[in-house]
Amino acid sequence: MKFLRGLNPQQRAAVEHGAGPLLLLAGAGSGKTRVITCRIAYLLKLTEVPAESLLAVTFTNKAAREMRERVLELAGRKAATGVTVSTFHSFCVQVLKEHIHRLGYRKRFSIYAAADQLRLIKDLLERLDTGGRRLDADRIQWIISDAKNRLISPEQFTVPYADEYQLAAAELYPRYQKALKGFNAVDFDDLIMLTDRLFRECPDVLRQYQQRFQYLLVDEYQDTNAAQYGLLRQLAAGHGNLCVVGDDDQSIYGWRGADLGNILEFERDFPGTTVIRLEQNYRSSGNILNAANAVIQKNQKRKEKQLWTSDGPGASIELLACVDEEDEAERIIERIRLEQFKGRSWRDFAILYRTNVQSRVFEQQLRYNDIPFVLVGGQQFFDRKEVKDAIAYLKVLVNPFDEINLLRILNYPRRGIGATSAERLIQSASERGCTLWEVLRDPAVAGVNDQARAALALFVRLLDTYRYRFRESGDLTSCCRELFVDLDLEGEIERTTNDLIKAARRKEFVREVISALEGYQQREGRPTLDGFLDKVSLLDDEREDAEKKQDEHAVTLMSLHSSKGLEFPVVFLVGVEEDFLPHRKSIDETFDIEEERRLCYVGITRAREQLVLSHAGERLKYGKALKREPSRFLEEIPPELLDQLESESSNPASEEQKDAIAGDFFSKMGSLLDD
DNA sequence: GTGGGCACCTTTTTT
DNA sequence: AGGTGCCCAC
Repeated sequence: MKFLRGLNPQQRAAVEHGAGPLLLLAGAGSGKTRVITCRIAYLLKLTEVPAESLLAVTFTNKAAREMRERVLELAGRKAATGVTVSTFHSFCVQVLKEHIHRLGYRKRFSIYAAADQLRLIKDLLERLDTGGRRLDADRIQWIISDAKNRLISPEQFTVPYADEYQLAAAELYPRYQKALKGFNAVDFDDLIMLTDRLFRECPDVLRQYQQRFQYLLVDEYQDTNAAQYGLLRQLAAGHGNLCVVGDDDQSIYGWRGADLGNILEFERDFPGTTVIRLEQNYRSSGNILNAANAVIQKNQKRKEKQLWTSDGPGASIELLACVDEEDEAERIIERIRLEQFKGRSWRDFAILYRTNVQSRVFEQQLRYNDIPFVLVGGQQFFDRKEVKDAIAYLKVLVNPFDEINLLRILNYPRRGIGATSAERLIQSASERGCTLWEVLRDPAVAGVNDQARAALALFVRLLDTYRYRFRESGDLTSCCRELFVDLDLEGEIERTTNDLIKAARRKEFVREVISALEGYQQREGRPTLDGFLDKVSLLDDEREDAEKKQDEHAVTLMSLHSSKGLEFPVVFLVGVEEDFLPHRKSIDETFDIEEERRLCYVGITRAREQLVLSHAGERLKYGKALKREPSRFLEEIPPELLDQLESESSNPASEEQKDAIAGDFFSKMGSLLDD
């Protein structure tokens, strides 16, 4: 078989491992994706395993998409089409879509992302007596999410320590969960927790999935949390054909409940586990690998691994000491231009950063220089107000019980149903013990004024009309376009945006919702509005232009977290400074320096041929310039691997540098004078 | 019910 | 710096 060629003995053993639990400890760049995909191809081609019985689970959509593509490539479209490659969340959506009524929900539920959750928690918080204290809804949300990730139900939730937030969360969690159910909505963490519960409570459903999926594969196993673990354990119970792949050195989701214990105790949980270690690195040149090793070795809590490469040392690692973020962006883009001129393609470059805000300067500079780029992750598109408003209409059309989104569109665009009327309607619903939607259909009793009543009648009729149209017409996109025209969304944007350029951009975002739907409709065999919304909610970004850009060869911009699992010939790891990497957490009681170091390690090991690290001496924060220190991790890299490029050595006579030096001088003077 | 003005707070990472 | 939320005047 051609796909077995060129595998090293460990890889080959992993690929050819038959039934039974398998733990694959795969170092960075050890070809683990290749092993997983080969293994799937092997199972399909050389054993009797039918494609339909294979389930591969990843964490990100991007990883899932790439794995799917590679499996199709290796095993061929015909053999591999039936294989399920999915993220935890989208897998759970599929399961819940089918069976959620067993848990007392209706079909066609809404999925609440962070913003919707937060809105709901804020509403509930307002009704909670906090003794005059103003509590931060974000923190409550976080506590609830954390509980769900650990499979703690509202009934089981106990206050671990008497903290006002813990107490408030204990109060709100049950209410929150009840409200969600009333709205026929689930949040992100519910997707996993409810699926786990479904399996627990409905053995017949579980059995159905156990029988269907005879072979399970999990990528990035070190990042699974208790809920995901519970799910897997149930699915694999019986046949035990569970292959997990992970690397403790790349565990970077501790803050999200990821439990390293899952990987460390796998052998105990699944007796008879075969353990295979992949330690040969095929990705990075020697210098890069040595730097990565040197850094990660400083961690105490890790399984010792000896990554090695048969490659030469390669280029040295460059370290750019920059003046500020502008300088950093300029110099890196200059560097990219040069390399591209020398024959690299735009898509060979990745700019990686710790926090998403850091992308902005790079975006601006890249745009200014007409360099194509893709911004991966972040949620800027679906987080935009205009987009959320437009999507809210679609969500309500699918699920009218979705109160959060119903309230969102009730007076958007302005139709004279203000806060007072909305409050009365909610009041009326709770008095009558029915849903808001039912009250809207009969507003006479709600005691709203005539103007609002007339507007409501029109609003309800509009929704009814379009619900019918979306259902009857085969063309979702035209329906959507007509809906937005009827609503005059663009007119509303024009009326409420003073800045013409901003208005144009906002209108463009609304149009992009339509093109997203269009793209979905063209791709999908049987497109439905709720299918589209699922994709949107899971951030399964189907936007065409993003994909086009990738085909077009674009520079990639993304956070370190999103970069995990990927590789690029040239990596720029930017903002390698104290307070960024390691990041200074707002409340640093749980400051986990080792996780930060792993993050740094992940960044370094993304690079194949060239790694450029950069830091700035000064950075704008909240509109003020702030002094910055190089990261402690930089000192952990052996200096002989580094090529330090201070201002003078990169391009001696440039005007910029004089400015930079002068800028540095003045800022130093400034800080002296401040004192 | 709407809109302007002002104080405030922000920044971790993701599905 | 920029967005959010609150207060007050229309």
